[in-house]
Amino acid sequence: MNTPDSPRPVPEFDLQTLRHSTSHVMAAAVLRLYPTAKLAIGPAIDNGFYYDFDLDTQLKQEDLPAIEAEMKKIIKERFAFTRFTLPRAEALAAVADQPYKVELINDLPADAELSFYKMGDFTDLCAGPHIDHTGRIKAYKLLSVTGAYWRGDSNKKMLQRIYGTAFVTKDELQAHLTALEEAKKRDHNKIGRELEYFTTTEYIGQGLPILMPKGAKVLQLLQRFVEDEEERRGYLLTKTPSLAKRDLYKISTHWDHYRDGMFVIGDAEDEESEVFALRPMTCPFQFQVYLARMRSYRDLPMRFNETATLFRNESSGEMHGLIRVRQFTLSEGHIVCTPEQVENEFVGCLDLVNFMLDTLGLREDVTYRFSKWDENNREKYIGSADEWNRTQALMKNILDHLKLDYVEADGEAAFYGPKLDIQMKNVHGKEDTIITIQIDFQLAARFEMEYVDADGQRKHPYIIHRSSIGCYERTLAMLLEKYAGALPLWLAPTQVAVLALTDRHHEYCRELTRQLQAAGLRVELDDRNEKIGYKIREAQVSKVPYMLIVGDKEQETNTVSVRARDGDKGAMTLQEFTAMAVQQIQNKER
RNA sequence: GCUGGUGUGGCUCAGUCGGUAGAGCAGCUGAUUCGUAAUCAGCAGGUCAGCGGUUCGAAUCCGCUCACCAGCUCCA
Repeated sequence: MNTPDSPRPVPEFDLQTLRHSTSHVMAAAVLRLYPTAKLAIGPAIDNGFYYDFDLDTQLKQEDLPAIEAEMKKIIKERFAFTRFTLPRAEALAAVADQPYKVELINDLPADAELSFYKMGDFTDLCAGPHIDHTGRIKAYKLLSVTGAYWRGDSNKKMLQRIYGTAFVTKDELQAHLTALEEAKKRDHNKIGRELEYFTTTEYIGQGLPILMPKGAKVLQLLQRFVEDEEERRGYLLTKTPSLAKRDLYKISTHWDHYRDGMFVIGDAEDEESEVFALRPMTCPFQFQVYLARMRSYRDLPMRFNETATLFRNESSGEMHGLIRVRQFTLSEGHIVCTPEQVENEFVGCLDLVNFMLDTLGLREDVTYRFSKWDENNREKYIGSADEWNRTQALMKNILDHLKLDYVEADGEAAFYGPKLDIQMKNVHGKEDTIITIQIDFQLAARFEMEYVDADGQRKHPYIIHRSSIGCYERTLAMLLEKYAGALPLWLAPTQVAVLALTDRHHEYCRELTRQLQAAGLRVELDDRNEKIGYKIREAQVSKVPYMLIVGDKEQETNTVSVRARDGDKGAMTLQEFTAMAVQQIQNKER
């Protein structure tokens, strides 16, 4: 604790530097305890740091306290961090017994400065910067040990990664650890199951969640909302099959790019027989609608939308709650337009997305990512460098016109074009794409989609692949985490819980419930065996927007006592309550 | 797919050295009718994820499979 006599020193380093230095201290401690350890890399990251090791023994969570204790000794020594550089030959000699460091040096450009940091008897190849001495480290904690591939390449060796975090003060550290615990309580995978939004069974299989009545209700509400809004914005609803012959996927090249990720029906190796595959995306199905007859430039833009169930055979370790699953429902759509219309249509897509995010209350939680191709990894993409550069410039231009705050990411594009990805983090801090808008300059030609332009020439249109609210299951997961299960009134599976204080009030409550339902509200009255609503558990009640309490007082005065999630609203008539609730639902209040 | 962890009634968990399963909550029955979750009494509920092996004997030991969790890789 800080006292007036020992004011908290203003550190001349930032948190990232402190954490990076702490990772060095951890590496030194590991090396003391496991002298044969080979070191990989140990950067600071959001909220902490990690270091990757190649060890003979498998570390366990139980081994972390010993490492922390060893770190404490190093910190007590107040070792200085001193920087020095070496010529390449000497640098290589210095790390001769550290193969991963040798590889790192060999991959650095010939003219790169090779800097090292020495701290006690521990020296590490490192660009820095660092704190002045280990005594600065006051508050740290090792969190977990997991596997991680060397250089993030699944073909390379899996190393052992220790995650940790560090803060300037112990209070800040404790606050962070508490926040991590709190975040876990919002985990959709926990509360979604507890509150019975979804479940899984081993007999149905991995990545195949079962949406229970509450989950199914929310998805239905979202779907109606999306389809209605899209209709207002000029979209044409389609409903296309859930599977197709592989020939379709061969044209789109999905068969080449993602065959392992598709559920194939039939012998995929047999080129003679008829083979089907469940659809992993909607594009070529919806394209068939466009292709049904000759199109004119006067028809464009054509905006197609569909609530599409998709199937992807994700690898076993990749499934996660409702966020990553093998069957999911996407608010999918494709806009076919002329080159001149691309910008307007793209802006319209983003406006729709932002409208959705605003309505759901997620706008402040997302970031925008401009996902580009990787020109060094061309086999992942179709089309020429020229076409890629042109289309990416087109999208960047649109984004800059919009003054959108975005980050650029290489190698994150779809194989047919660049994307604007709307990213959101889950409670574990892991980021996922929840919504995407993509510009495709390739598939129209592959599917021979054309329009007759004003000059009488047949031309290939641009196609915008877009979602408006994303994958319904994933969006539900994010909503559950955002609201800790207490969804906004308009989305709540149960909007009103009616609580009869005694059996005397029970009949009256049934009548109230009937009236509320007639007004379109979703009501729950716990009336099993004529028992009183008292039994509605607090754990559930706290998630329900409104609870109506009815006892003698209310029945005599023809009122209900209204308790909202944020406090008591007092007594009012049922009509007053209903009018208020219906208004709030119409406004989609949060 | 890879690394590690987990898997006991609907839920949360206990089960010592292998001797053949226990609690609370939920459920059901009855009593209670109580102003904002856990009133009282009783009842019922488990092939200890599944399969195979070791053993006289396995929830406990070994192997395989399945599912769940965290991380890595992947994500049209």
